Amino acid sequence: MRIGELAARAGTTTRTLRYYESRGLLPARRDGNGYRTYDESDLRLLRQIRTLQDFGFGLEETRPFVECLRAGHPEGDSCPASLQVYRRKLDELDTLIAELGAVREKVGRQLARAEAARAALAADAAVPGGPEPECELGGGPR
Amino acid sequence: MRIGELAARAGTTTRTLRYYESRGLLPARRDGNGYRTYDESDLRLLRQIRTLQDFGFGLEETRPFVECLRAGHPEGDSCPASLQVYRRKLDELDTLIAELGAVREKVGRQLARAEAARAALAADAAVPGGPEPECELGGGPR
DNA sequence: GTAGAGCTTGACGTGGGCGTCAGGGCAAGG
DNA sequence: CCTTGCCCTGACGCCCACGTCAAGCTCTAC
Repeated sequence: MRIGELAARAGTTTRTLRYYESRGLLPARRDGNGYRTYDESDLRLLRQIRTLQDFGFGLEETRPFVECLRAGHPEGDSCPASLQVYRRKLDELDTLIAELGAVREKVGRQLARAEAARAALAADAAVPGGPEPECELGGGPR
Repeated sequence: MRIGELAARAGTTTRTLRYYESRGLLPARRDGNGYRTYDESDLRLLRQIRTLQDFGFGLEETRPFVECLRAGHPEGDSCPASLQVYRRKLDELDTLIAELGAVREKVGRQLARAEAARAALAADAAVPGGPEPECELGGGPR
């Protein structure tokens, strides 16, 4: 099969396949015209790459899986190097999720605080004069 | 104060300040030499920007906060536009954290499955022949 | 006068994973 | 012959927040 068909069957683009080849990740045979030629095993490799990419793995991180498959193993993660990548990625994810959770809490508290402050201001304003819009970004207290 | 001092006091670089100015986020007055001149209020604006950047806000997302401060409000988040940015960011964070959590689970299950498969293979290998290392990435079952 | 520190603008580099031309070749159908 | 549709390589664009280098000016200290 040629590049367009492989791309379609994997739900990606020809540009992506050429890119992978340029990175040495998915080399292709060539036929007489110079057209790239692929077979079913290439489709497997490609699917492996795409799955990991969807998980947020970097291209280089998919390499052990691809090499593992090419070495004849039943799954891309049948090799120790792949397992190591899994573990590293889990650590990264845990760290990242924890960081994002911390940020989320901080932003949430900021929002709550700011809303409380606005409510207090509105209450203040309701007593002396009357309700008055504020902070219109262009016509403030001037 | 000049650009170097402001950068140092905010823990950033002169390049960053010039970049913010180029984006219209932190304009500077100029003295006779053409040197940029800043005052304490600029430091406040800058700290506001940096804090939000550390939270993962994009530069454009910090703009409402900066304009709010410049409008004379006590805090960068005293204005509705800032609160909207907070809320949007909370949504984004929740979505992202949920996605990462899902990925984390999937990767975790993949790792567990792959480790189990390896253990099963090792047990199989122990019965017929003897323990045998495998998948050395170069000298497989060939 | 001269060295050094700090300032100026302009412009290119970075990283990742491609998208998107530009310019051309090959094969089949009408 | 011409169109259509696929393929090729090469190269620039994108996003974002800057880093880094180049070439030159200003001010201070010695």
